[in-house]
Amino acid sequence: MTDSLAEPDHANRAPPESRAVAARFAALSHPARIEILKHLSASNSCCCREVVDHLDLAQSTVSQHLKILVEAGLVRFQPDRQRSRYEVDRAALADVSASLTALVNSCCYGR
Amino acid sequence: MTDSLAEPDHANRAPPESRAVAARFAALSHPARIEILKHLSASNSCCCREVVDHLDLAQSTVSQHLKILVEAGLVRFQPDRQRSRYEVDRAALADVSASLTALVNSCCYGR
DNA sequence: CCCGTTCATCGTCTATCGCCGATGAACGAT
DNA sequence: ATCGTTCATCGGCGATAGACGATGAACGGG
Repeated sequence: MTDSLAEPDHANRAPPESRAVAARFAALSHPARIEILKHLSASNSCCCREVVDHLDLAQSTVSQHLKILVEAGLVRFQPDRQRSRYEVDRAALADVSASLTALVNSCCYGR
Repeated sequence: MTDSLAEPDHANRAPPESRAVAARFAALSHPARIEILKHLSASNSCCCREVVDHLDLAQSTVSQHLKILVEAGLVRFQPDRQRSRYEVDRAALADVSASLTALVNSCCYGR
């Protein structure tokens, strides 16, 4: 059941590429997740609890946001004893950035 | 009532900057809107009807997506007789791209 | 003057999001 | 063995997104 980021049925009419791009932007479309990414990149510890202290959201809520980021492929997850280590997947993030740059370029140069 | 892209109350706890970034990504987080942007950039006419023919969505649905893009500042709108002309705001799109690049850089270089 | 076309908006419906508290598993320490 | 901490998951709730059809305004052409 990897349906947390599943797309609505209506979206199936769009080309797969557009769906994939949109899905990654969706992961970035919430302020809390932007904050989480910034915090993860600035910190070394990266456990769930630390993020909870930083944002004031319930632990369960933060856990869900982290799950969304992991399933979008933007954050890597590794269980570490009773903690959970989360870290930014820089390559994946750069990849999203490249997708957007490509879109901008197609808009500017016609292809 | 410019509440089409209004943010939920819960999001008010995040810094304004993160909220602004997230809002623009939200406009890009739907496959149909990605398709619309690509189509607008490849075409000259850019009226609503043309987009309706390209995607198979109802005219009212397309109109809403266009409105969202306009309110996000990514597309410019100009009424032209009984038609509506829409065109990509390349500068705004480049700006979003720059925001994402900045985020990626902060993740890679620590600030 | 009447039609056909284009478009924005409204009302409605369903599905999903985002929040929370509660719960139980896993682990470390006492 | 027991307690405290960390975490993921579940269930529920309210709000929003996204789809549609219907409607009416604006315009052009016959």
